[in-house]
Amino acid sequence: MGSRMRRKSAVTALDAHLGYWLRFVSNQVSQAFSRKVAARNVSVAEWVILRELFDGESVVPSVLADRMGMTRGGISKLADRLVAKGLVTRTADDEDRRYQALALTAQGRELVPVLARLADENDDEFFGDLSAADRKKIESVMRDIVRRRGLKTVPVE
Amino acid sequence: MGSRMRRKSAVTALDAHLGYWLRFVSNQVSQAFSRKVAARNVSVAEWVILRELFDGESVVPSVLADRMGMTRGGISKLADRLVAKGLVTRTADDEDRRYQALALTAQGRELVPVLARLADENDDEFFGDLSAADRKKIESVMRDIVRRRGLKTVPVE
DNA sequence: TATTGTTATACTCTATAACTATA
DNA sequence: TATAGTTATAGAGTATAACAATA
Repeated sequence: MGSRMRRKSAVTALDAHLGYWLRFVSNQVSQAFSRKVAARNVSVAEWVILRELFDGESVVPSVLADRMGMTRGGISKLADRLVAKGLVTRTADDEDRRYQALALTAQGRELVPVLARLADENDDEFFGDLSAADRKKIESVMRDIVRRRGLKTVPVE
Repeated sequence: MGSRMRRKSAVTALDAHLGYWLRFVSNQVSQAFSRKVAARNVSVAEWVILRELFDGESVVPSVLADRMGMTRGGISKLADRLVAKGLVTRTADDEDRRYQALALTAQGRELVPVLARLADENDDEFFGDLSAADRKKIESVMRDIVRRRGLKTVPVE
């Protein structure tokens, strides 16, 4: 933790921090992606939920909140919007009616591959020119940081 | 029912995108930093303005907007808050009174090194364990992406 | 007319906490 | 009492556009 040597100047430049560069690039990536999915009337966080629901039959909000690093309140609002758009359904569990499982509608299921392609295109726009080794290196470093710190928050792609 | 068929090859996993990992880590870094500076009653965007003002005598809002990739309206709101906190002053240019130069107050100037220290600590928490080579590699890749795409800010320095 | 900065509006995301329905 | 989910409120950040003052 403290093994990193630090310069003696009292006020480090903004761009001397790796966090500055990550935020800079990742904000651009997210905003570009946001503009793409907006054409389908979906927000980035909504996309993440849709994608999570695509793999399993259904997912319970509290599990989704854990997985996405959001609060249950946040998931609840997102779910409201997705239900209103006809992309997601809520179904109370028969054995314990506190659990309101979320699942994709047919319309939602059809939309996911379309959005997934936009995600692919967006990532390619920013990182397509990197060498495979560079991409792998960066992903590996990020995974390590996540693992080491036990992070579990938001991927807003 | 035929539409139930999953074409998994068409739908990339969320975590297969580099943008996902950058966002994931960079959100954590920003949120951690946000909690640190909140103790000084400053937001992250406010910190960036304060740091930008620290180097020069004064900076005009439109230049700041360009440099930070924000709109003039956004800068205006931030400037309001900083002025209200006694950290920044507005001064109309004598030769062209449309220009309302922003500058640090004495209090603002004293605060910057304190915040800079928090920024150093935060970056160190997340990236301090990386090898110098890895840090350099990642910074270099990010700079290239910014340069290649002509993204907004002027990486100072 | 063009530019600088301000103001108004709206939406997304985050955070906290009070509230309900169920167990 | 504990848990799952909802609702309310607040704030930051972003985006667009109308607007006033100045040039």
